[in-house]
Amino acid sequence: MLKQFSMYVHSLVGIHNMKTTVSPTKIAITEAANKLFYAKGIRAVSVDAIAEKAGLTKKTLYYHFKSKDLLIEAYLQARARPNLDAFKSWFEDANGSLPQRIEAIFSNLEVHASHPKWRGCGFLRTAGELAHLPGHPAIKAASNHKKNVEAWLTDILHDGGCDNPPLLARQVQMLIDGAFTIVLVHHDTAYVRDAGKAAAMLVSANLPSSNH
Amino acid sequence: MLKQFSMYVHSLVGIHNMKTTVSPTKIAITEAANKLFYAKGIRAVSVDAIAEKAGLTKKTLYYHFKSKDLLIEAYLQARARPNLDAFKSWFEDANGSLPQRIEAIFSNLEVHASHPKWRGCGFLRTAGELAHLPGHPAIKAASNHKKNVEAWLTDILHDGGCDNPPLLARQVQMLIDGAFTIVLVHHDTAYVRDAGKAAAMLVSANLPSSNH
DNA sequence: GTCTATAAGCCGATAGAC
DNA sequence: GTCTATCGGCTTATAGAC
Repeated sequence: MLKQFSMYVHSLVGIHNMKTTVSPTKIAITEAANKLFYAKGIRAVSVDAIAEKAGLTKKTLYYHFKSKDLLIEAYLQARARPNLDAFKSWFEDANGSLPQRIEAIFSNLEVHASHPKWRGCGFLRTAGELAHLPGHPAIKAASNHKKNVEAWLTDILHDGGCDNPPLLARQVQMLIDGAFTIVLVHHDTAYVRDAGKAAAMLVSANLPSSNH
Repeated sequence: MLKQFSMYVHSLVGIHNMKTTVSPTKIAITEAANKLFYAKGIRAVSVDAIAEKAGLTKKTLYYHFKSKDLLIEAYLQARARPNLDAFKSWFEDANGSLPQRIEAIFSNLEVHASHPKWRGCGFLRTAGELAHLPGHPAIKAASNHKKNVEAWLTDILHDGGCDNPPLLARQVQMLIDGAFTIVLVHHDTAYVRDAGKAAAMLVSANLPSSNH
């Protein structure tokens, strides 16, 4: 079941050139869960509401997912790859120096955060809501995704010739995550821009051309 | 009722030299709500559970608080001043240069985050869980508190002679908030230390002695 | 694999006695 | 101001028909 699910996730993000097929019903359930969980949070959304949004009954939903907990996990797993791919394309499409390209990630995030349906980072909000359940599969999925982003940041900072890429990657990610959460509190996207300036400054100070 | 509530908050945080008295029942309710909401989140905690923890019935609770929403607001309002006071004392008790004293805030946070009952920032977790209710009184309370922290950071950075204290204050706060949230995901408090290094670096680069 | 129907219990909030 | 008792509705999850 885990293997089947993993294949489903891949198909969702555009890898269609594999022999295995995935139930369209399961895709419909996960897409409905994604929209509702992201919009309203985990406990605010009932399994009934997800089944209704997917256009099927609860019994069918429970045939495909053993519990609500595993549905929450699937929700985050389905978001992981598109999320990371967006970051990658924002960086790759940006021009200029390495600090400027890192800052470009934030300016793209700021555009996203201005959308009326934007509700912050689904991974962080889910981990926060389930903080009292440390071993929850959804928190593991969130941790996995954030580690993947951190590893990618480490790679590009290493390729750009920075000092101590692993540390710098964590610091940039905390600026991203801090910007996400504070915008959710204040509803002022200017914070994302300010975080981007901090990230660019940190990267700049860790380039070999810098005298620090 | 709002005025009465405001007085109650003050009495909770140690201002006892005022003529007004506050119902001990209301204090017991707010303390029970604080423990349960922080430990398990908002929707995971029922009004029944809070009443039971406070040692009284639901009817009595609803006599003192009109709704659960206002109880959530009271939960955050009660946490605001002790939270800010802790930050202030960590900074004031620290020795060394300004960057070192800013970094000391993070090392104190790291100790806090290592406590088994630590569940991140109650303000950010509540704002995240109620993200679909933008005008909720608890989100306003969270915004208010975070602005107070930002204003205090602006003051101490200004007093320390930094360039652009308002911008730097926001960046330091986003590093604090980013560290809070990512530790909740990974359960690795080393991130707080890494965020502290970034904050010290940013402050240092914005001091007049710096050549940037 | 999808349907209707329902179990068994918890939810926020309220009524009326004292 | 605190109590007992309960409302109507919603919760996750399951039973049995087809």
